[in-house]
Amino acid sequence: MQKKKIATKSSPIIKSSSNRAQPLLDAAAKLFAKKGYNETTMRDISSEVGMLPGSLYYHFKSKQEILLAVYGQAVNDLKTRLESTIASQEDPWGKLELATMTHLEAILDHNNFARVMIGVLPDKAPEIQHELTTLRDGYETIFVDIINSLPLKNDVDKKLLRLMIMGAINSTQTWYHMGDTEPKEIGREFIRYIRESTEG
Amino acid sequence: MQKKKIATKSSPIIKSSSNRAQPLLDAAAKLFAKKGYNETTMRDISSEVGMLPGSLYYHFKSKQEILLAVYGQAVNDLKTRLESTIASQEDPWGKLELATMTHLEAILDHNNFARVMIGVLPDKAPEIQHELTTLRDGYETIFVDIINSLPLKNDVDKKLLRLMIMGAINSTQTWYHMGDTEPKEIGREFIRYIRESTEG
DNA sequence: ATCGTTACCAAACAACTGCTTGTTTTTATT
DNA sequence: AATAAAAACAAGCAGTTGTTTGGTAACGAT
Repeated sequence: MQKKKIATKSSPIIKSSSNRAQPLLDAAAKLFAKKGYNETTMRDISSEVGMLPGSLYYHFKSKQEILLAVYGQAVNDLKTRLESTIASQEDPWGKLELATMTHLEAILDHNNFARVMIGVLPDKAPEIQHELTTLRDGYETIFVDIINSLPLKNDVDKKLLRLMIMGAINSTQTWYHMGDTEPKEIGREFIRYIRESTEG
Repeated sequence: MQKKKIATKSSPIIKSSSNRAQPLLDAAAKLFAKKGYNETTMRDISSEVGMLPGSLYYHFKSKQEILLAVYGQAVNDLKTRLESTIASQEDPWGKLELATMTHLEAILDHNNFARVMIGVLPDKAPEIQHELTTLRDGYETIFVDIINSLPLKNDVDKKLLRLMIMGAINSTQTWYHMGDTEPKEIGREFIRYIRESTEG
């Protein structure tokens, strides 16, 4: 017989996770986004949340699991926000523009989780590379779908076009500084520089 | 064939450097390109060239200096090759296409030095960040000049267009696998996806 | 009151990092 | 053959890394 659990109070559906697990992830995301994954130490993270290094291991069983959690949360948040944003648009090009602008706002305006998902490449944590890539792909699906629905000249390679756009978008993180052109504006321009050449 | 040996031990232009300094840089470039700068240890490099770790310090006084040397060599090689390639072209758009194709060939076909200059961002070595950025900028000048000479619609932001193109180009390193579309072809397409929209 | 779980601290560990030091071998020039 | 410089070795140092272990205070439920 299995032990029957009478749920009195807590809901153990998701692990344990106290109220301090989230601040911990926030701190990790902030540091990963600023310095990179390998350049951030467990001591960095612990001191950011006001804990001792060893205490982190009560909440997560390894540094890799922290990165995985950050990635997961980034995908969830961004995907949801993006889908609800483009839902209002009918026109595929409009959708692409909206998606690009929203994505750029996320990675350029202090959304540390999004910045980590985009900026920390899966191969920086080889042992969980596959999981990270899967999460990333789950997000990129949005752009795949949008671009596949685009009316294009038939000599335009949709996959190559998508990789070009994503590459341009994601590399903004390396040069953008607060005070530059607004993220929204950058997104609008990027799409404009491509549309007339490829639309069919 | 015959080795040209001049009695006078000349070549004080660059430091000392024996014949093993270059293989050492080759090994470093290979490892930096494959695993990243911080993820590559002095022991990795030394074992790749068949030396003991300490012996590296006869040729370079620090790990950072190795990275600096790789960067420098990458800029020299690539800039020279690129300039002589585009010299034959008169048309600015033709120049841009040629430059893009040549650049892509370099970073996608085993040119480890080019891959390091593009893939290892200056902030990964904070203490020499400024020197690395300067070297990078010296290379990007080529693209700045080409794009400035492009006949564009007057509502096209040249700087933004350049950053878009460079971003798209340089991020190919994260998804390209040997056996995909030829680097040249990728470059040709990228420019094609932009030209009609921006040309004026 | 007792118990078990939660959430942390305190201290350390083994492995790894870039780098230094003193010594030996190799090479080239006389 | 002698000599000095160039090039590499052998060993280790001090600091950092992710992680482990054992303990303990707090607190709600029994």
